Amino acid sequence: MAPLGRIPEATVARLPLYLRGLDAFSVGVTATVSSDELADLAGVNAAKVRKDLSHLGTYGTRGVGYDATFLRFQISQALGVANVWPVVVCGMGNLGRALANHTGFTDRGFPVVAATDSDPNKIGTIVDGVPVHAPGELGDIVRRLDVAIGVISTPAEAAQGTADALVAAGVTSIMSFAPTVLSAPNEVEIRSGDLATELQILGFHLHRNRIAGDA
Amino acid sequence: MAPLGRIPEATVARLPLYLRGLDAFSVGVTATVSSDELADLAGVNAAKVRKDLSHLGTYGTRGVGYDATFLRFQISQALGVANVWPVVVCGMGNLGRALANHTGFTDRGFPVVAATDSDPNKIGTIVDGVPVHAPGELGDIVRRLDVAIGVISTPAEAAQGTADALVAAGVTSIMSFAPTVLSAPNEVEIRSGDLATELQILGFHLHRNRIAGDA
DNA sequence: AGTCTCTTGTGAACTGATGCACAAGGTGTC
DNA sequence: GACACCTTGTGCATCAGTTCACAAGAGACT
Repeated sequence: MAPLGRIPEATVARLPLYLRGLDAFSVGVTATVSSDELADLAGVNAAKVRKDLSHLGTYGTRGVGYDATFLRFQISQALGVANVWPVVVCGMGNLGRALANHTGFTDRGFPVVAATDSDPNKIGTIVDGVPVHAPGELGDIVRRLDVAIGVISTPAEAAQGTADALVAAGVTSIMSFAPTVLSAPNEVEIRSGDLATELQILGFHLHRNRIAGDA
Repeated sequence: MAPLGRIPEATVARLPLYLRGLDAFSVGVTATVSSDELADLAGVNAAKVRKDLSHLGTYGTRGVGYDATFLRFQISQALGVANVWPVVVCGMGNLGRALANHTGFTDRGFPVVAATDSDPNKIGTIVDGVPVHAPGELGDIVRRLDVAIGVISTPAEAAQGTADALVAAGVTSIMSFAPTVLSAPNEVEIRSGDLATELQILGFHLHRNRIAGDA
């Protein structure tokens, strides 16, 4: 019923999965997709799919399912996929280089337009098509290239300073891989993806199971 | 009160942050840390810190705080940090190479002991100290090197097959960066970290704010 | 000892998310 | 048109997680 009411955060996090599922589905012959099928494709259950989609004001047809093409359009609309959000990668170490060269970003509307690094040997070079600048130029880069998202892949020590520079330049969306907590004004959206932390969570369950198994 | 009761998943996900915070804190002069300080270090609020720690059966001293050293020991204990969990990286593309070479893994008890890739030119080589094998050898590798965690950084098409091979070899913990849903038996713990999905969530908020701003 | 100050540990209210189960509303067939 | 069948949309119960707020306990100072 709600054409564009507030969409719960948990739903937002699943929308990209549905979109991904629909892309994999388009090979199918039928033009409609049921909540059950979509649930399989996204790895969730059907009730959740239906409730999520209801938040978009999306309507399927009872007894039939959802029009796959239209549904994809609706979700794309909600996610703002039509927009292209230029990205700057800060810190061109191992991870930074991989991210700058990650085709998945560009493919989904997040072109990496520039990078920064503090290493003088890297500054001024072009890595995989991405020009590397000095950290001090961050403000200029953001304004000149209309950067919307900053990715932080610096060492932990440099992360907060980098975040500050991004915020000062007007960036309001940051994805950080640095193993540290970043502080920023409330209106800045920060997502943290520290990889070692993820493994530690896996490690917890391994540890627990091992104890249980030995007991 | 619960010395080793069931720890809520949300709490488990924060334990690594507390540990990280304590490491940054050890520079401090005082040997005790209050829930307030720890909250700052981990980027959460103090009430959450106290409730989380209560699940560990950890006790601080009222009026004083927590003994930093002992607290670190307790959290390490709960997370099983003392264990070393060998990791295999499947798919040595840009991302895979970065992961295999990621010092943050080894530093925290997750040494990358082997990798696989389907490219014949890579098989048999050693990249940054990590030997690259054919995907078919995965079972052998896991058994021989006692691998506990599989990291999937293959293209989406190869991800499910890789996951199947890992499961067949006895791996019960998988971290996947492939943009696809993986199916596996219930007892296998899968964490998904598709990077483009993360950016799309940021994109949603950017999109929403832009609409709000224009309105 | 008594009092003051500080910080923990936790009961209880609240918020958000999940999942069930079923009525409502379509399609197709006879 | 009526009936059988299917899948959506959603009210409701449930569950997990968060936050509040405060009593209880520990140290410090006189």
